[in-house]
Amino acid sequence: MAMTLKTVDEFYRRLSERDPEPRGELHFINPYTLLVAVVLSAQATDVGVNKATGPLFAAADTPEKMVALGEARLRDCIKTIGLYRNKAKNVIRLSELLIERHAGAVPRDRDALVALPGVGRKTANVVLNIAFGEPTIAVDTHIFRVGNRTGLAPGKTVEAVEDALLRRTPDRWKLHAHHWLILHGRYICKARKPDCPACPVIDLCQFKAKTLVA
DNA sequence: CTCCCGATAT
DNA sequence: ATATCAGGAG
Repeated sequence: MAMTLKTVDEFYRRLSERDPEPRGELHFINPYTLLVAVVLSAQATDVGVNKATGPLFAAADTPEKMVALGEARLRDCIKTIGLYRNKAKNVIRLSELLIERHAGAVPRDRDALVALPGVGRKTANVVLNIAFGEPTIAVDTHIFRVGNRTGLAPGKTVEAVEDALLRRTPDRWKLHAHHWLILHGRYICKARKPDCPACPVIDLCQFKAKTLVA
């Protein structure tokens, strides 16, 4: 059940009031390290990724340096992150391709980004939003849950939720919608134990309505 | 759909 | 013990 568009607007207005300039929590120092950090963050926590990327980016903050570092040493740097074998392989190959195809720069182009190994639509949307200021909404596990649970943007697939979000989010909220939703999902509308008593949009949410009656 | 996978919270 | 974490590829 989708909430009304008027309620959607109020939903964003409340989150924006609490956090006017929301920011992500992955550490990075340029578009390239942002891209790498997001690739590494698949099925892992930001805290865990940051722990590994601190030393890693000190050693390699460009594709050229990453290739020079090599897959074996990269793997050692990210061993504490899940899925580290695939990620190490992808980051090295991705870095080589950035040098070959884009003069070592991160392309401002969704198709070019998605063509890189380890980069899907979600990661491409994050880079386009954060590095280039485009009003994309990257649907990750948190946003998928928040969209469905609250009724803000219901959908059975991440594509459907992204579509619903882009259609239902007023233009004035689009640039920061991604961060408001992910932070809301991470700290309030959590997967296992949602903190409904602390929720600023509880009266707008269909999920709490159900649990109150139940 | 399954596989990749360690750290953390519950 | 197990669900979950800024997913993507085969």
